[in-house]
Amino acid sequence: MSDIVQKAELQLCQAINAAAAKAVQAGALPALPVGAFQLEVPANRANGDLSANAAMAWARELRLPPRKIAEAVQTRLDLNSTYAQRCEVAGAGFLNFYFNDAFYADILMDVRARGDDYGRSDYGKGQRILVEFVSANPTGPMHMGNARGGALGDCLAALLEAAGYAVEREFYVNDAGNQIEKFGLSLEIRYRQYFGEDIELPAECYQGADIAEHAAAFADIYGDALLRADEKERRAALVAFAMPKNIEGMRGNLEKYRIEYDTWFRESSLYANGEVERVISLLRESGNTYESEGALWFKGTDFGLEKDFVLVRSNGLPTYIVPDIAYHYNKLVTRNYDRAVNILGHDHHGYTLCLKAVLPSLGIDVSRLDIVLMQLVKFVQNGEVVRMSKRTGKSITLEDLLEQIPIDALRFIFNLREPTSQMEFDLGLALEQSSKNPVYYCQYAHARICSIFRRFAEEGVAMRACTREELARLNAPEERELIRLLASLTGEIVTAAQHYDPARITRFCMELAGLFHKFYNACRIKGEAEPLMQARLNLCAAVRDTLASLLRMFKITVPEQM
RNA sequence: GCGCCCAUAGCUCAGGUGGAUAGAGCAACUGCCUUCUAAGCAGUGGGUCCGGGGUUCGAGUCCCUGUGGGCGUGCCA
Repeated sequence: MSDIVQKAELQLCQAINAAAAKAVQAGALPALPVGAFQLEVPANRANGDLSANAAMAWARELRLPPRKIAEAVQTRLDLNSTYAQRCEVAGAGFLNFYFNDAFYADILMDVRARGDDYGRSDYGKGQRILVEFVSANPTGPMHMGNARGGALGDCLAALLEAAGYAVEREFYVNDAGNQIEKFGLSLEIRYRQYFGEDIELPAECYQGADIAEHAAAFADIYGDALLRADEKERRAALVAFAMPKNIEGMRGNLEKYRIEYDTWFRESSLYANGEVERVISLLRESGNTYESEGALWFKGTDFGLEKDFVLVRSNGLPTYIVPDIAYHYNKLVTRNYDRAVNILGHDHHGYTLCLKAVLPSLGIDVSRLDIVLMQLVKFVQNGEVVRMSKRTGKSITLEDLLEQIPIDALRFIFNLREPTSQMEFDLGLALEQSSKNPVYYCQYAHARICSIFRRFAEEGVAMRACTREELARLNAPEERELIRLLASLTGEIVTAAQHYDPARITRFCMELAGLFHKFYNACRIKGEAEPLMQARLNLCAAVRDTLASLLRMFKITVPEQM
């Protein structure tokens, strides 16, 4: 919470409790109430700036009508050392408080004093969080379905940092297991086809053109020597050739998307360092596994799952979930992050239940793993749903998307809705009507403010610091609303972090820009008396800097001119 | 069949641990630029919060139930 807002709420709670105590002494209340109550911002401004439901909360306990309790408290309130100028009893028994001038002035001074730091807090107390996102398979180019996860994961990481966590970003590279076998097989067949062999590419193989391109590139460099090599060796050589190119390609695309990872974690390293074997033996030791039909099963039903599931197949190979278990063991035990946050498509929810069911058997507290199940995006163009199929290779790649649509717009739009809500992305709209994009609305507000300062600079007028009394002159409704919104930022960042929901911040930006535009149309700056003009310039600077720091936090550009 | 998520204005969506007259953006219509950026602002119209029960001072929000969508439910990942 912002220091000022927090202080204001604390003061009012104390004032209410003190008034209640006085009411008891005076015999207006039968006993000192102990029930908890809340202070909240009313939906309707006519009901004050902060509203307390104490009287309703105490009604049952005191066996009195809420309204009567409210009046007993209200008449005994001492607001002298608070940020409230008055309190009214309204509705069913709400105590509605109205902020005084000092509140508005102090908020603005706080915003100006803290600059880019405003809104940030130490709520997370430096806890170490590992945010894993995208983690696309290195068997081909990323498709546009990865776009939401990228924007969400990166902005969520930034949000958690702003809320005081020590965050690292990680990409999990699935460079082992079955899909790599399939990748090798696909490359091999394309390679043999390249030299004229008449063989079909099986349906279960990767059908994309990129596979054939890799095979051809390999052949152009190394020739047909591999045709005579052992099958296993041939596939390994092709994978060793193609996969690093794919990984570099992903890294490059993600950089264009302004995403940089602290770590690219290899699945293969879990086999190499023995952690895959280690978790299997730990799970055996836990007593929560059994053998059946030659396979090793985990007793999922003992942990609330519908059915048991296989850990090690009868052919001796672990299923996909085992390296993932090892990976989370690595995150939470080996590397000992306080918390792991994964962004996954909602179609993985069955898998996440399995993963969470297993962790306690490794001595890991499940609450340390949070999985954000993001709904998949439905891409629409010309009124038709654009299908994404990696197998047929006909999907739009992430690279195409990044080239067609401005990065600012992508990063903003994908964070406009909460992760769990299904969203529709109209490609045509994003392309043709990009000027109507909400991100421009925010950027425009910033550019507008910069323009104001440029004009003043041309006339030799510079902004100066204002006194509390001068800032208190900002009492137009539009000004007060703007300042109240600024006041709520710190709390909003904490709430957004708690919900893993960066959309709260993009919407905050929209609201801040909107309130600024309203202020701009309602209030003049130039031509006003010097103190008021300066106070308004301070307000403009506060909005400008807050908008800029939030957009920068999400790695969205902040133009000074549009 | 079973499990998870969802249903709010014509469209896309907000509505922290239950609070006062349910909001915003698009779209439609009407106004506002000789004065700080009109990528803006002001205003108008627009609702059975999917249906039905229940919990209580009070339900879009919580519980049950029905309907309609999305997804999952492989010794695939």
